[in-house]
Amino acid sequence: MAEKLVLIDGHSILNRAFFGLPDLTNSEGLHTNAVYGFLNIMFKILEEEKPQYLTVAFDVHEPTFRHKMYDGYKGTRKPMADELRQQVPLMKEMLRSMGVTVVELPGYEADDILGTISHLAEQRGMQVSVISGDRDLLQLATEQIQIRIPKTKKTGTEIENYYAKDVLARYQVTPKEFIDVKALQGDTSDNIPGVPGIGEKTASALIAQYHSIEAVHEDAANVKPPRASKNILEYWDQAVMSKELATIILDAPVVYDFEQAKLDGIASLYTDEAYKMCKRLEFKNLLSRFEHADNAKEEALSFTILDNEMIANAFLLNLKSGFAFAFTQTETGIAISIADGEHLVYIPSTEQYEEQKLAAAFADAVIRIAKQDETAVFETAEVKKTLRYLLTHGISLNPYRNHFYDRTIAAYLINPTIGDYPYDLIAKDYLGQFLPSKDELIGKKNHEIETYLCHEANVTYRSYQLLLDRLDEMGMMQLFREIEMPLAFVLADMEQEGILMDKETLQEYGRTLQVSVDALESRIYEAAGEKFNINSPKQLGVILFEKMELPGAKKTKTGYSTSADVLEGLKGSYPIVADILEYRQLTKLKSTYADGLSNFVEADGRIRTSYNQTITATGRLSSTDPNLQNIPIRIELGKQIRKVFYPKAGCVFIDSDYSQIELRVLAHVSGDENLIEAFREGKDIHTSTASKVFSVPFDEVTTLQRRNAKAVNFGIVYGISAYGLSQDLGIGRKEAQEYIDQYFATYPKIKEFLDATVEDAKEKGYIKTMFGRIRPIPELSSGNFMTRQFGERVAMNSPIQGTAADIIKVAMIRVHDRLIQENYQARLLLQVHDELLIESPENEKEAVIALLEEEMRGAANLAVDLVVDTQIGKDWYEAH
DNA sequence: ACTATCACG
DNA sequence: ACGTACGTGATAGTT
Repeated sequence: MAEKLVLIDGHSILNRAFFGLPDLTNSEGLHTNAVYGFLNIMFKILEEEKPQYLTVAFDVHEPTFRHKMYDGYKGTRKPMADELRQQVPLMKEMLRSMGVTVVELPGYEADDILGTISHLAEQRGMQVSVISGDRDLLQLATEQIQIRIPKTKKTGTEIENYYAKDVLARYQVTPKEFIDVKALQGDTSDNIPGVPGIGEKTASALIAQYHSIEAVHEDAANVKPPRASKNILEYWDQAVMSKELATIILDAPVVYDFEQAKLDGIASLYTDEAYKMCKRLEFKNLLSRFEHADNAKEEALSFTILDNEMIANAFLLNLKSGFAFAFTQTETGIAISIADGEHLVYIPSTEQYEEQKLAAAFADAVIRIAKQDETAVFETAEVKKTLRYLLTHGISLNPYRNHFYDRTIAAYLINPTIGDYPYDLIAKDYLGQFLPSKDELIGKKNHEIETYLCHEANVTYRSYQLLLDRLDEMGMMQLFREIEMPLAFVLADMEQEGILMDKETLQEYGRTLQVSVDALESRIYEAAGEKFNINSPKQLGVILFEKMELPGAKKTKTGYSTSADVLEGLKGSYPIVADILEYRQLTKLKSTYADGLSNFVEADGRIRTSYNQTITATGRLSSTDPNLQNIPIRIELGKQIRKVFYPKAGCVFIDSDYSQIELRVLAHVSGDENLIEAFREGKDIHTSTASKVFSVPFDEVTTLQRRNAKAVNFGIVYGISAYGLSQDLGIGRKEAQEYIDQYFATYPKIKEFLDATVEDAKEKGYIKTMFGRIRPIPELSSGNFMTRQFGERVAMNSPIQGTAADIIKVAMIRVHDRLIQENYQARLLLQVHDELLIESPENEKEAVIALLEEEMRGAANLAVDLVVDTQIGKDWYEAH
């Protein structure tokens, strides 16, 4: 078999990739789509062809010689997009890091380099594949030289292949004749004039007949059509020059060393340097290629596995302060890093050394050190995980919580808008180190759980001071130490506690729903005249707005909108719409709540959510698996679900929620006397607002006026916009603006505050809550109007939502601690943003209510009182 | 993996 | 001319 050379037209393929892929950026903000696409095309080709040689050719941008720019993507030339230009040096760096030969030649185009090298290779008896997006290269095709043109399609990359015979078959001219076609036809993008009046069709036909422009010229008298006949004579000089321009040079003075271009298997491209670069550019898909390569890519992290009970125990007994640890629940084991990774230790639990024993020995070590050294700090990746693990073995570290540090919480406070803080990201951002990610280590092929855990521990240890310094600089030390860290312990206890759920009743409820769903389903099919999937917005949209021709069709980018606010307007006139809305409601209740929650009930009859403390941009918590912060309440049928949440024997539920906490925070931070006064009067705030805004006595406020005032109050908190308010109230934008103006006239300092907040945020790039929590708002400096508007609403909302979140967190810690310190059996179970649910023994309830309300009210000292409403019940339905 | 929808505050 | 109310998570359908 002949040896094979793959030649890539660098700019052309980069250009193809750039336009064929959506804009990708890495977290540094570098545009990466073209580089990514290039590598994908290159790897695909290499895997297919397994060549012995590989070379990429680039144009050198020397304007004096450049009669054309990059390969023909579009007929008209625009300057290269900035986002693409930036990627050219990245691409070259990537190729260099892979050891790929890159050829550039001043004064010549990439085409000429490709032509010359492929010609050389052919003379040596090699097979050549030239990869380009440019059809001009088809003139190079021979029996040995194949031109391959990749096309990015929905289904992936498809490649058109041309040997000389394929060119003839497709274009009815030989590769050499292709030059002559172009000489006649011209190419504006390449500044080739051609012959006026001869276009694509005529040019091809003439060359197919005469085989060269010279032959056409000679027989000009007989050439049809007459316009071509005339012009070939008149513009002959121009035609000759065009032919010259269109001809790719085959003997450019390229210095080319075949030995250097040798490719020692595809795996030889997977170098350490290339791996790091893929990591930096965040090419997650490509990284997997590196793992499958035989040669190891990482300096191995060295650590010791202590799987012997005696040795592990001895180690734990000798442990002194100054370590970081990490662990995971599935493959139970603990990784400990001491003294900057010099002593990385992984202790797995085994059949001999059971989890229970390991957990106890580990906790003993922590407690011993904490008692010996009051400055000792235990650095964890995610402390709540560790705490849950220990709690399942009956161990609580609550008394020692001031000794703990949580890397993920620290990173979250520094930038709460990311949502995910894996160790490899922390290592990159704070240590400038590129580590394999968790997925790479525990992927399909690798099962290096120990390595993963040791990286966790090591990164935690080594980034500790850097993160802490950053928190200090940003003024968030107190927030971190006094709120977020203690809260993690509170949340661990709440999660571990869980909440009892009557699974039988819930399932019965589900069966009842199903009966109604079935009935609705057949009625909908009947009205529609056919069966279809009601759950498919696509199918539903077609049925309603095409087949049944309902009015008011609103389009989304995928089809018709069938959302509730569209259907709501139609349900009066079309019974099928009312049925669909009810069907939606019932199936939602069935799938998400009846079926969904049932699956989470554990053996002890309790259901345990997970609180995520590091996900929201504002500082709120979120709840998952299952989400217990969105249990239905607004509609009675859904609210029934709350009856299956019940307290254990001898206990009741005590449920307290803050009344209008966000508006109270707003009154405080704005200092608006009128709003403060309204709260001090203690009357219904929406009615009071209506009374002031519409200048009517309090007792004469109509329900409509109250409803409007309430909507405006919400709007203010969300970062008011006339459009948003008009949508909510179903009124005109102008009218909505009038409401807003009247509102601001009533509460002038609120407007001042909101304006000042936005202004400040624009200047600083972030907002701050009362407790010092920050949220960056990069949207404010966007060039896009809509994005900027969004940034302004966020700037108005976040300090309010965030401060309210801070306040309830303080309350949670205080309530939790008092319940324990004062020896109550009652326990905090749930938090729902402005609401706390406690399970309390009957005989404690009065005291616990008093305690709960006291701590919730006292969590912050505002210009207005924090008012708390409390209810007691035998289930969550009654208690809220 | 993304989109549409809808549950909560 | 533009076209969204703020913050989440789960499910089903589609790609």
